[in-house]
Amino acid sequence: MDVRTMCLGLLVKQEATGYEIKKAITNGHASIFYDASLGAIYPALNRLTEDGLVTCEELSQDKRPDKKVYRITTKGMNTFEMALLQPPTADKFRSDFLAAMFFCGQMPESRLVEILDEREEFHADRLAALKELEQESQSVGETFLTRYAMMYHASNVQFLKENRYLLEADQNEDDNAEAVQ
Amino acid sequence: MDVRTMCLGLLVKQEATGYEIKKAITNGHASIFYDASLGAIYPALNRLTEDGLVTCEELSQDKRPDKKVYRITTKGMNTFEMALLQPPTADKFRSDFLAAMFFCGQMPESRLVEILDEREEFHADRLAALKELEQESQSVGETFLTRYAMMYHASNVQFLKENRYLLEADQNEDDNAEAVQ
DNA sequence: GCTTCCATGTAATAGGTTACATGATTTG
DNA sequence: CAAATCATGTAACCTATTACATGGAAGC
Repeated sequence: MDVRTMCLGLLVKQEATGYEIKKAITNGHASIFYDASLGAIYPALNRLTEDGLVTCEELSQDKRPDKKVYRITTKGMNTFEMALLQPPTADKFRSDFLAAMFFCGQMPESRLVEILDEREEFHADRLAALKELEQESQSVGETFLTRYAMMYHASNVQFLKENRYLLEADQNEDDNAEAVQ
Repeated sequence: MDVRTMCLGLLVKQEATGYEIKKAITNGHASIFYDASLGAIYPALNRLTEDGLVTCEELSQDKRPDKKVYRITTKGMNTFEMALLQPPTADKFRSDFLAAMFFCGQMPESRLVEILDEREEFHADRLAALKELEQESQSVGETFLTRYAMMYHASNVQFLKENRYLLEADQNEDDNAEAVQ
């Protein structure tokens, strides 16, 4: 899903400015499966306006910069619904942490322990934050996403507690001859 | 982690051709947290050769196209170890599936059920495939990654079984007024 | 007084994918 | 006989990030 489609989806729920869309993506429930910068969002909204999928109203405010409120059009609604009917593409997941664990033989054990500690703490912190926000969900989609995120962080914490010994224990044991092919 | 660093890391373990590196990434344990196309790998290897981080030996084969075997240099080893000492960047996760669940209000229920069924099947299939490959791991890193992947798919299957009712049940109940901000 | 929030936009850059180009050999 | 495997490489394209550009107001 590209930025344009994401913006369209959020505008189905409520009109918003580019700045608000950025906040909704980064701080909201969508942050689990998506992120985008303002440098991507603003051009996307201009493009959507050109294509007639959204309308744009410029508003002057006092003591605040001018802003542009975007609203989805009927054409935009149809386009978004069409997009949702397409088969979802495969997830894309990139993790430097898992890469580091994969290549742990090339890392000093002290560094390894440090990374594992930080990772455990990271997931635990996220889980705690989500528990407080759990009640705030206002749609089934949001509830589902919040629970998914909680499950994700919880299972990561548990996995690390149960399996980090694998990497920490016999670190310098053996590195020879893993087949690349 | 970019393609160059990934290639370097795999070459630490064993010499390989570009084609073999592609297979190692796509079919191997790294596929969980990384992917790259040949169109990215070949230029990356040329660049690594230019920079003296790997050496390249051209070999003619009969009944097979010529190939280039890459081996990591001391400079390459050092560079890779330096890279691993950098703090790992945050994971990047993109999921059209989760996006579709987030926007489930804009989808017909029949389509929703279809997507959920496919997703459950996908994770179950992956889990089954991993169980067969579990014994093949030849390093602690590979074992850790295999177990991580199994945990990931297993917890997804369980989550879907336990929580899909949220989306399927009161689908048309209420869509109003979720705050974007 | 410094940082963050509000608010938009452009340009340079990075980092990739997909398609094109080529072609023998093996497997189903 | 068609498809997949082996094997490399380039060019066009896409999509997004980061940095730059601007500037007042509110919070700490």
